[in-house]
Parts: sequence; structure tokens; C-alpha cells
Amino acid sequence: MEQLIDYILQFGTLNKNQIELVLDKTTITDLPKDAYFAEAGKSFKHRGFILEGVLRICYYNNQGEEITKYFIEENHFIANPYDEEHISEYIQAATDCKLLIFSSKDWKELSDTIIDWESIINKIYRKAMMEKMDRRSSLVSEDATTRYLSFLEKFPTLINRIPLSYVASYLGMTQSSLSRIRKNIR
Amino acid sequence: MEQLIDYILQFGTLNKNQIELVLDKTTITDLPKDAYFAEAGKSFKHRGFILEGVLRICYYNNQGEEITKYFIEENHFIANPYDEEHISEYIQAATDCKLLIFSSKDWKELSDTIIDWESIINKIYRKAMMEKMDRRSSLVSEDATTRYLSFLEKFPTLINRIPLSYVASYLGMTQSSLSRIRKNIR
DNA sequence: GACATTTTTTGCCATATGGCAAAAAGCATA
DNA sequence: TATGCTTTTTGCCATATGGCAAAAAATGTC
Repeated sequence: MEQLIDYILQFGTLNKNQIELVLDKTTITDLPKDAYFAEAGKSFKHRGFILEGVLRICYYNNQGEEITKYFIEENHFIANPYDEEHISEYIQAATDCKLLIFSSKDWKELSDTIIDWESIINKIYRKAMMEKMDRRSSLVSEDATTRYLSFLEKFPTLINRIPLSYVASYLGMTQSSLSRIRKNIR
Repeated sequence: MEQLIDYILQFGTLNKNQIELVLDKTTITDLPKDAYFAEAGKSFKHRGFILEGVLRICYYNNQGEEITKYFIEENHFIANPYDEEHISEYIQAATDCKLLIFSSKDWKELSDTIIDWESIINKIYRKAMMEKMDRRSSLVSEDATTRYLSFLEKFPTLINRIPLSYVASYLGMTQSSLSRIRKNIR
């Protein structure tokens, strides 16, 4: 579980006891590919940290198409982005994942016990949101080929591990267009 | 300045003294259309709150095109989204604006004095980021006409107040395409 | 290895959007 | 109102992307 601590310590400091406390609260879990970590409309208050694998946030747009809003990578936290009782989107394992889970009770205990916890988590949250925002933003202003190439740069190992349809909906193009783009690049 | 307080109180509670303190720290300023509130590469540590008007965040992409990343509306805070010493984008008045400004020193004082300040601000920040993220996200998966129509819904009064070029770059299309779409809708 | 199932690629053609330059419209100022 | 400047619209044509269905390839299961 060093991974988790290493990651957190990039954003603030914790002493030995605090590190113990955090580790104490985690439960390690496997989430197989395609399984949901959270489902739209259901209660979702726990938190997770990805040790291995990639998850995706997705929803259905007005035309009923499934859209991948963003991917969450290894060494990132998973939380309800709206910080509400229920979640409005799906959080699904895009590959087999190994996660650390915090129950909402344990998480609250961490906030109450570790003085800087909230502030550290907020730094992490901000950085993560801005990253996703920027990525999304550049998707709007580039052509399809450029979008795909930046995807490859950002997620170099992902393309062979998840269905193309996820990538296509993330990049805002149809799967056949994506397939043609891949052909042209070869 | 009731606007500011009303807005903050949606996210937490402040007592009379705390409200006084916050108001004490604000300076009211006019920012004329096209003026910059912050410029890429420069130091940017102060904060603002928009009483009237709309600002936009923009940057230049790899092809040197100016891209509007998002708009910040009335009754929202303006801050360096990366929370760093320097800013990497431009924050520009899209219309004449009336702002409340907090110096970075004053802002820090608020954090140090008002126990819940950070937590309130974080809630505000999260909500704002998620809104922008969602908006951006739907831009990727819709066709140009739909994107324009949702823009009109989200910013009903903006279209006649700012150059079409800002809107086009925000929506990820050329200005001539936007112009043609407008023609078709009429 | 053979089969069923899922995922990816391809062909054909329709449509949407882009690029560029000129015209038109709008706006400020004298 | 005339003038110059900026913004928006338009025409013409090129190109990119979508839609749909079938074929091909990959994957899992017995």
C-alpha cells in the first residue's frame, strides 16, 4: 500500500501515526473488468484508490448514446464528483482493477482525526479535476486524428486493453471513424 | 455586496462578524470589456467575485488558435484554477464587468480567521468545476447545432454581448460554421 | 480445433464542417 | 452623413466524419 501513501505525500505531510491510521482504514478489493464501482441513481458515499487498472465515468446522453466522460487512472482516487448522496453517472472498471476502499464512516474518521486531511484531499481533487478539464477542453478544439494521438500519449497502455467503443465515445467520434483513423496512422 | 454573501451562504454558514470581515476585505472594481484580469505567465494570486458581467478563460493551442476554454458568469468566483504562483492562461472580460477583488493577503487572512472558510470555498470550487466539466463534456458528444443551442440555453443573454468568435472557439467550431448554423435556425 | 459471441474493420454513400476570400452589415468617430 | 474599422455573413468547393450493414478478426468456451 506504499503507493497510496507515496501519492498522498506528494500533496502534504503525514506522520507515522497518521500513515498507520490511513492504512488501517483501507480494504483491498478486486474489481473485474466491466463491473460497476458505482451506478447512476444509487447511493455512493465510499471512496476508492486505484492500485492497478483504469476505470471510466460514463453516462447516457439525450440520444441514448453511452458517453465516456473520462477515465480514472492508476494511483488516483475515486469519489462521487458531486459530493452528493446519490451519483448520477456510472463508474465502471474499464480493465481488471485492484482497489483500496474506504467506507464513508472510515473516511469521515480520517477527516476528523487528521488535521490536514481535508486540505490534502482538496489539493488532490483540484489537480485531478483540472487535468480532466484540460484534456476534455483540448478534445473540443482538435480534429479527430489529433484527439486520438493525444489519447495515445496520455494513456499509452490503455488502447489495447479496453474496447474501442469506450475510446471513441470519450473522443467524441464514432467507432468506425476511430477505426479508420487507426488505419490511416498505420 | 449582498450578492456575494448570499452566494457564499448557499454553501455554508457565517455569523454577523464573519460577514463583516469578508465584506471588509473586498474592493469593488470595474473591468472594461476586453481587459485582462490575469495574463498567462504572470503572477496571479488574488481572487475576484463577479457582480456583473462575464469573463472568459482562454489560451492558444498548438496551431496558434485562440481557444475559449470556458466562461465565468455573474455570481461566481475567479481564481487561479491551478492554485499556483503563475497562471498559464488568460482571464479576460468578455463584457464590461463589475468585480469584487480580494488581495492574496486578505484572502489568506480570511482562511486563517474563519474556521470554515476553506471548506466553504472548496464546496464552491467543486460545484463550479463540475459544472464546467459537464458543459465541456457535452460539447464533445453533440453536433455543432446542438452545441450552439445548449450554449444559448446556458447563457441566454450572452450571445448578443460578445464576439461570435469567442463563442465559436468555445463550441469547437469555426466562426463561419457558427454563422451558418445561426442562419439555419432563423 | 470448432463454434458462438463480441469487437473491429471496411465499403458505399450522405452530410456536416472547414478554408479562404469577398461582400455585407454593424459600429464608432468626426 | 461620410469614413474607416471591426464583426458577421456568404459563396464556392474541399475534406472530414457519420450511418448503416456486411465482412473480417479476435476472443472465449467446450
